[in-house]
Amino acid sequence: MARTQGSHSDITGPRIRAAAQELFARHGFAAVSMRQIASHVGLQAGALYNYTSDKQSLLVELMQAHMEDLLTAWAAEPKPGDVMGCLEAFVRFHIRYNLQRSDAVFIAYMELRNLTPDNFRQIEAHRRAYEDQLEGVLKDGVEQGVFDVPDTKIAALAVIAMLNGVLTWYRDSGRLSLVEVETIYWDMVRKAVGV
Amino acid sequence: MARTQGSHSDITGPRIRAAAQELFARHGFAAVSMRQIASHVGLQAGALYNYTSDKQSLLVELMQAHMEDLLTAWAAEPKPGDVMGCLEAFVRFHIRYNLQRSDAVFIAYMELRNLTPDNFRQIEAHRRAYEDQLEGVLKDGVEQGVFDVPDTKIAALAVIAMLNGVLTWYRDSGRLSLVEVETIYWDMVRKAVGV
DNA sequence: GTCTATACAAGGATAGAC
DNA sequence: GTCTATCCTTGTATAGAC
Repeated sequence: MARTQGSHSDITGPRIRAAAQELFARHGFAAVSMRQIASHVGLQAGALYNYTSDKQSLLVELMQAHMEDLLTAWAAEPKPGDVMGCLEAFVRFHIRYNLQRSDAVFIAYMELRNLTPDNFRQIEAHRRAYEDQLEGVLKDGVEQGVFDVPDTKIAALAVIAMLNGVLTWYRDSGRLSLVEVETIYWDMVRKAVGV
Repeated sequence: MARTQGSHSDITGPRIRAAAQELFARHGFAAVSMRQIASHVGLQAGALYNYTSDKQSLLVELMQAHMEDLLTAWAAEPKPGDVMGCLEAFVRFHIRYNLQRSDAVFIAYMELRNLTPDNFRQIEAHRRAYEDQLEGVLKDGVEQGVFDVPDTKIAALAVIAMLNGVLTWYRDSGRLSLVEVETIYWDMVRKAVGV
């Protein structure tokens, strides 16, 4: 007899988060029901509550995991000794990393308003920490006379916003390869903050 | 010409759209109920249906009106004869116009996925027409040797994405005036696409 | 751990009185 | 044009059987 019931806790949890991530990214947190998520995993809605206390937790856990992964990955990225090389590393890393996890990135940027105040502050702190990484590079470059920006904070936000725009149009099957895209954006960023 | 008792159709319609715009921008389309909108206007939910056939229509009408206003306003904007001046005009116009109508802009960018396919195509066409305005300027500049961008389409998208980023952090009460912000972004854009 | 069943609230939308 | 009342669906979350 087919085993329709039984213990699958070790794989069901990740599958639920994966389904939630995909659905939240595609339709938006508020537009996705617990029943939809359960259906994607082949469960009944009630079973989800063995893995999450509520829908909000599902969202915040996805966002938290994404932000922590992002910061960890950037920390592990090899960085050249010069600021120009660091900036290039950031640009290429950001595009590559975010395109590889577009669902998580979409959620992290679009669903902030669906977080409770406490959760919002937590995610916001992570986001700021990431922005600070880029701003640090810009500050160093300005000090060394390699970069010329009137306001490093705004420049950092502007660069990240520009890079995030890639998410809205890039397709794997498109006319440009990932590296070509990286290079085009790096060209613009380099000139935008250059002397 | 006597109105029927309690007739307010001439002002109620706009008030409903204004309330919907504010609520959709703040909480997201899917998270806002018809009862909430009605309550903001001082009506019962059922009364809304004298002004809109359904919730989706409310959304698409807001987005359509915004996109058409945006294109009309840019068309009416005075433009210098040189491409560099045109690009500056676009940057300053875009920042100024979008900050003045941040609710409408937020909705136009965040709620695309809540449109039915037909409505999506319609709004998407407007958005592309606006992007084409900027790309036209960039193309002219490249032809004249004033700008140097490897791909005018991507450059246009990158510039707009960068400028839209202002919406996420600008506050009227902040340390920078609108004109200062315009100038900072114009400086970066000018350099990013310059020779 | 998952199921079925269900409690209970909230949603979109309509009908008919005024 | 708006209200009240209501229909019907869908939503989150829980309880208890297996």
